[in-house]
Amino acid sequence: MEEDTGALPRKEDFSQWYNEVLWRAEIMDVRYPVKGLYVWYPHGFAIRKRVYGILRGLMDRDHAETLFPLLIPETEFMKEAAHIKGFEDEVYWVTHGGRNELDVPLALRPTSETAIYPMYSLWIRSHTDLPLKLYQIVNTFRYETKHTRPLIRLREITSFKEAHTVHATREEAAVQVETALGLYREFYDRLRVPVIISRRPDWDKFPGADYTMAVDTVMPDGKMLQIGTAHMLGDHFSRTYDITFEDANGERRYAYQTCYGISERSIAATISVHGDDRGLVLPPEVAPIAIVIVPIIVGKRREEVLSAAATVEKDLRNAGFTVKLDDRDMRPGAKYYHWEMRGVPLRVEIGPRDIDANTVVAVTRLGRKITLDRRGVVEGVISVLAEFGEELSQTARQAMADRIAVTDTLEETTEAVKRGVAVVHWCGSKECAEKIEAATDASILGSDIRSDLITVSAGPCIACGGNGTSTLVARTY
RNA sequence: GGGGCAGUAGGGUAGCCUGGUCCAUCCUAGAGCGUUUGGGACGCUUUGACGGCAGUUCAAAUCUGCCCUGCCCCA
Repeated sequence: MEEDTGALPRKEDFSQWYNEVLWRAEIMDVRYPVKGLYVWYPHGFAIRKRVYGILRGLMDRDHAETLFPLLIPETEFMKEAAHIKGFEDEVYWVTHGGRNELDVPLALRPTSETAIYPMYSLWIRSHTDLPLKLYQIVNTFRYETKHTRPLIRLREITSFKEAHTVHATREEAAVQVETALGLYREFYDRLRVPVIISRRPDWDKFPGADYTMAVDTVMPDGKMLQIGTAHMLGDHFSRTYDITFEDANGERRYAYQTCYGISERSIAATISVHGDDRGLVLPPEVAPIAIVIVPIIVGKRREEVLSAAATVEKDLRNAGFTVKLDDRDMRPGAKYYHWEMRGVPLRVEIGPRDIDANTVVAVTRLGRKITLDRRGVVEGVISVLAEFGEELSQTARQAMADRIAVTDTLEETTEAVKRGVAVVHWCGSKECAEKIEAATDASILGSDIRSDLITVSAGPCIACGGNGTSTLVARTY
């Protein structure tokens, strides 16, 4: 694949930077000739594979993976009124098989509730079948009318992890929502992406849900990106799809449900939060190549350097790292830029001077340079990478903290949302929300905030002065 | 949803206003050969493009219309 030289657009020009880095770091090719559909390059896909490997690992603790069909008959799709209303304008319909019009049009799933729940109705008979916790990782389709963006707003979401659980009681379902949030927090910890959790306002909840909890992160331009949601469905869907069970007393009861999802926005967040003017910066856990070895070849000592590099490669590979020995016929500097663009966490250099001194030079993607003893390379690298991961977390967390502002007036809030998230007091009324959103040109994201960077308190609503509680206001993607 | 701007080799561009000078400029990339190599090397050879469809015209990258795609701003 092609390689451009020269600098990226600065990360301050986030939009440009983002488009360019996706291309230059070989994440996605946006040239596919259908709006809103993009192609994963092998390198991007390798990152996806690792990110979703982490997610699978977390889900597999007490969920089972499954797979439902892409096509949903109109008759099932149209059953739940609120749900339809939320999605009807963005559903793709399959209306023909060959040249024949279908009797029942088939929807390409925009999400899978209406595919899964009719089957749940068949599967669930007794309280001993509960709780049921399944998930799948699939593509979904939404006919987005707004501006599409790779990994962020897609017409084909290629990597939707959706979990659907069924419980005997509302309380148990509510606990499951919290469990899901815990898993998502852990997931984003592993990606070194700081998050803020909050409860979406009623008008912004998932169509058909009692309430929606959302996981957001702050992007480099100060806008919030929703990167996970967990919905309490109550018994709305179980009543529609007749998901009932016989309880211990022999009575038939409606089940309570939750669903929660994460998409490739998780990868957009990882790229955006950590990346810099030189390209991607990947946490070691998701980097397709954790370490690149660059031999410094000078004149006659070529063979000697290459063989030393190969030995270091073997040692690191045996220690379990994914290692790449870059022995291409290029100048070392060109290779540094190449691998920095692709986010490789650690570069190991070995040249004649190192051979003489029995050392190697290790440089992290954040620019820390350490000289390691040849015999202790593996131990050295393990500790350098661990510190690197920690540093990523800390840097990202600080960057988020810097973009959070507590504000008391509409004017302050208007200023604050230009560069990040405002935390205000809001009384919860729709009228005040509209006033706040209009005045600040931003959105109410939610209250019931969970973040160790934000202290929740009570106070006068910034719109009406009535009793309010801490609420997030920000511009959003 | 509304408005604006744009589409020329794999990527970025010049040319468009004022049609012919363009079998299309330059940078980069790809292929080949040689000299090089502790932060984007150099020389030579070579490959490769006017988004699509209609229209105007003796003549269209250039003008007009529609479509597709992308970017920016507003709701």
